[in-house]
Amino acid sequence: MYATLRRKVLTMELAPGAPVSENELAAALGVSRTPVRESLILLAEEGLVQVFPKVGSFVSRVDPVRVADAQFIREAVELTALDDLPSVLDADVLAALHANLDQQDRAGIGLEEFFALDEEFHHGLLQLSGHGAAWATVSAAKGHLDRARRLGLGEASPPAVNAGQHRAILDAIVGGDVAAARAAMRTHLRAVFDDVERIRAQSPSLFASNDGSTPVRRNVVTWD
Amino acid sequence: MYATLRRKVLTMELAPGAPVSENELAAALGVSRTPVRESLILLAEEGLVQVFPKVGSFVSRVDPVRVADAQFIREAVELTALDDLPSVLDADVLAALHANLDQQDRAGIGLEEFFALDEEFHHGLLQLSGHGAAWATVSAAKGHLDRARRLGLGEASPPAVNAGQHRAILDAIVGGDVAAARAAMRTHLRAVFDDVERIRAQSPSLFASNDGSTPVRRNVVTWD
DNA sequence: CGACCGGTACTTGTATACAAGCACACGCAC
DNA sequence: GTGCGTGTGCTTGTATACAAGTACCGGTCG
Repeated sequence: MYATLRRKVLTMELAPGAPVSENELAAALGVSRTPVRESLILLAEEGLVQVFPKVGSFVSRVDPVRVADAQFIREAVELTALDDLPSVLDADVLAALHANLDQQDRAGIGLEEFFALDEEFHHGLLQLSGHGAAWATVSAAKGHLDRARRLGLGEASPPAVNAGQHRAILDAIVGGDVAAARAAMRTHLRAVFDDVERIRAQSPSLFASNDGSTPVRRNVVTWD
Repeated sequence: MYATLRRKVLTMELAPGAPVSENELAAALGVSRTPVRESLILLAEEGLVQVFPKVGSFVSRVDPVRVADAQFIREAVELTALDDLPSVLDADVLAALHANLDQQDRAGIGLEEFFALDEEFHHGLLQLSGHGAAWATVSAAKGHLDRARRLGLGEASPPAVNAGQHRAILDAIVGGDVAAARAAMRTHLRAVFDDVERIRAQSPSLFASNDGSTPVRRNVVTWD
């Protein structure tokens, strides 16, 4: 239930700014308001939707501030994790990472498929350092970032480029060069972040306005 | 509602392992099951309670793995933030931090009062680097850590020691010595973490058992 | 005496009904 | 034409009723 809604938001099936009525969703999904409402609460917790009491719930616009925050947290965690790499890497995780990269290199890979592999790859990297459990926190904070990435990917940073950066990171890790791994990771993470402003200029309606004005009902994003 | 329950869990008023029945809480707090249930869902999200469908909800035992994770995330975020300190610090935030430290130094400060000041201090440090919004994520991941701290504080790491470490951090920051600030911060954060194992030996029933056995109803922690 | 089987009392999960409140549209007065 | 007041329809928040399932207790049988 929650996973379904989260996916709809992350894949932009529910556009930023769009109203998400509990009644409407409940009817559409064939369940009661209760589970829908509980899912919405969770989504609100990670900032993907905004709930205005007695007014309505809306899909959050992509907030550059939150994107920057997610970026910072992710960078901090993933870079710091590299410092904790053990001298001998876990063979199973390593094999999974290499298999993952091979799949990323496959021609004609879909966008959503690539995203799933990307998630798995970064999670695996954290596992290599023994901090796999921290991925949950990173993942939760990463919602806004992911939406921005989906807007940017396929244009400035096609999957092939990302796959290449992934391989550079893993190669540096396997080679034992932590400094190189950190540099590659930083380059990779920043590449995503640098696209946000460009996207913002392209589709400003998807982003939060500068002032903190409360959204009104008519203020709906239509996929023009 | 959620804040009330969270406080009860963090202050150990609701002991780890204790059952938290929705009906019972609703009756005790004079509200319906619905708001209690929604609060419990949020608490479960941050790992403070565990919900076993059709069985019951229980306050999570302190999980050393999760404590270590929270520690790692916190260390990663707060140390990395120090690298982003601007050349000129925000005067207002700085003043608030100094005022905070003065309050920490007050004699006869209560434990809960100190905790609130500690939260405020670390949040302020993040604001100094322009990453104040990241505190929400750190705070959410920090639940397990906080419970462990409450167990340890007043014994091995009395408030006075922590206050001193806080001052060392801020002094290094004001002095522009990022390396010293990092060192002081690391010392401070590690001091908390190093106590966990000792506490565990002292009150093992408050911690998660090694095996992942599902708790049964009779398995209740009584404050012996 | 020990093992097994069923009833009971509790749990959470879901659906529904009611309460309270805000935004918008319509109509009226100026 | 313009501004204001009121009614209506929607929203979320809360309370309650029902459904489904599990653990425990006690009786019964071997």
